[in-house]
Amino acid sequence: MATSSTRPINQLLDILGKKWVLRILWELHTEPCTFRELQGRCGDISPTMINNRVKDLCAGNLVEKTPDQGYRLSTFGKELVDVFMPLNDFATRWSDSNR
Amino acid sequence: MATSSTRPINQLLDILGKKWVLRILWELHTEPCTFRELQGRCGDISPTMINNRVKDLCAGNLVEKTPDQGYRLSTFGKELVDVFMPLNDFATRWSDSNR
DNA sequence: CATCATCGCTACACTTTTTGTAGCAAGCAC
DNA sequence: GTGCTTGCTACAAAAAGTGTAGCGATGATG
Repeated sequence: MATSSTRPINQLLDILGKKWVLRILWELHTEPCTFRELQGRCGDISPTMINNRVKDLCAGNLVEKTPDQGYRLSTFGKELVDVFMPLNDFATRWSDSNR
Repeated sequence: MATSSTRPINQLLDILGKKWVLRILWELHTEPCTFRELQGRCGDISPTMINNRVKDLCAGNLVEKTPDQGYRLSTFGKELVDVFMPLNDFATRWSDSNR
């Protein structure tokens, strides 16, 4: 298969390109939450997926477990989502013009 | 299956979350290019994938065909990539701290 | 004109990823 | 104890992605 380059940006894009990763980061940004709550916020995707993605994200130091079994963004995770925040405004404009 | 919300941000995240989409946008940002060149820049992924993703992106008005058969970012596409240009710096810092 | 290379792109069989459901073990409430 | 909810796993089916071969169109070369 096509191996990803070793450029940091591509390693990052590899993680972010997996399904549900962006959504999970986005939902966790609002506030930390439990496993089932996260699942609910993502539109009831399967627990398998939540669990896999959350593992990926923890491995990448973007998300971490809270002492009480929930999940929250790590410092890196927060920083990352901050970079993405302007995406919200963009999405609205983009969506408006696409009808 | 879990249906995506109708929030614009989620529609956008749906597209961006598909494999290779972020990478393709990123590679096209450098400069417009032909089909095969794009394929090469993405690490020789399959033509099937390039073609599907490029179709998705064109449908979403983020990429467009040039008169001479190549591809380039649309106005929206450029704007979108600009939003996450800072990702590059972030990726470097993040990658450095992950060793 | 014939040949050859290259292009965008498709067909298709194969592998990997994602999905959805069922449910287990652990914790708390009563 | 019984009953609830929690984080999370198992697993089979479905969907998405991969890799290779190659087609028709185009342009260059002889």
